[in-house]
Amino acid sequence: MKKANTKPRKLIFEEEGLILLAKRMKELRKVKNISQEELAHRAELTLSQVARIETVKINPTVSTMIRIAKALDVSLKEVFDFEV
Amino acid sequence: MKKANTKPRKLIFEEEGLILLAKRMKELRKVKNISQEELAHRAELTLSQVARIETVKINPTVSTMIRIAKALDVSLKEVFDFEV
DNA sequence: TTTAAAAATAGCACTTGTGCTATAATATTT
DNA sequence: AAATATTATAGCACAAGTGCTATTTTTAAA
Repeated sequence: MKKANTKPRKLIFEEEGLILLAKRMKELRKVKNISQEELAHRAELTLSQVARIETVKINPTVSTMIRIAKALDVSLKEVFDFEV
Repeated sequence: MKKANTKPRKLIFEEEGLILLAKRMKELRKVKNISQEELAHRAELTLSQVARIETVKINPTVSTMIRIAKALDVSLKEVFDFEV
């Protein structure tokens, strides 16, 4: 089916940084070839949370990103390796 | 005066990462030689917020850290340059 | 195309991050 | 030591992150 109506859902702040973070995360996840579900499981987060971060619906906490970095088996530096 | 009673204030999760982040932040701030107040002003955050992060009372959001990185004039990578 | 897997949304409850304002404690300077 | 600057706490209101559960939409596979 097609999208009934575009859900407005406001963007978080003006932060382009969160958009870049989402891209970086998807990128790393692809490289490691693991699904959002798998990542969520490894990071002990929920699937919705992972999806919300990758779709820039929320502004995640540092703890959450630390868990994700560990789950992706990369350093925090690598996760935040993008220019804002 | 001395400290009347030690306020219990629970630590955020188990995250050693937040402790390291606080250290890193203090470190960078010292190098740049700016006070918490100055940093708060530059990052458009409150002084209490900066203090709470450096004393590991809270688990900051990514947006907040992006603002701090910009205010410190360093890359996000540099802010998160520590091993968890 | 049909089926199955993966990703994106949604709503609710609850916790917690943040701003604001004020005060206390500590460190630095004179 | 006294004065000043810096850092650490506190409490309240409000916004927002997270878990949970379920559904819809999109993508990949057969």
